[in-house]
Amino acid sequence: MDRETRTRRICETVAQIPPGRVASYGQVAELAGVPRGARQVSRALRAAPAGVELPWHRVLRADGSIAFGRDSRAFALQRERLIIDGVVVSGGRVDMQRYRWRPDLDELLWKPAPFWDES
DNA sequence: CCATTGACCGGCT
DNA sequence: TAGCCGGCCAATG
Repeated sequence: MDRETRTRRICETVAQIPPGRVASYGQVAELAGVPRGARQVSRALRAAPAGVELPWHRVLRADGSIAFGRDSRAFALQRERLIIDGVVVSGGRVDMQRYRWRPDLDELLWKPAPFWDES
C-alpha cells in the first residue's frame, strides 16, 4: 500500500467521525487500516489541503488532549470547534471515555451522538 | 547516508 | 494524575 492510498484512507476515516464524537490519532490509524500509523495520521492532516473540509478537530491525542501548543492559534480553533460540536473541553482536554467514537455502536443506534450517559 | 523532528502511543513508575 | 522512556515512521536537512 502506497503513501497516497494510506493518506486517502486516513482522510476518509476522519471524515466519518460524527459531530459530538472524537477519535485518537492511533484509533484513526487502526480504523483506516494503518497499524501503528498515528504519526501518519497527524502528517496526513497537516498536509491536507485547506480546501477539503475535514473534521480534523475531532482527532485528539490518546489521552484526550489537544495536540497543539496551548498558546497556539490552532489550539484555540480546535477547542472552539469541539465546543460547537457539543463536546466538553476542560483543561485543553476531552473525556475520551465519554466522547470516543465507536463506529459500530453509532451505526447500531442509528446515528446522532447519544446525549445520555453511556458509562 | 545519518541525524533530527514531530498535530503520536503504551507501559511503567 | 503526571512524567519518563523506548518505540514508531515518514519527512527534512
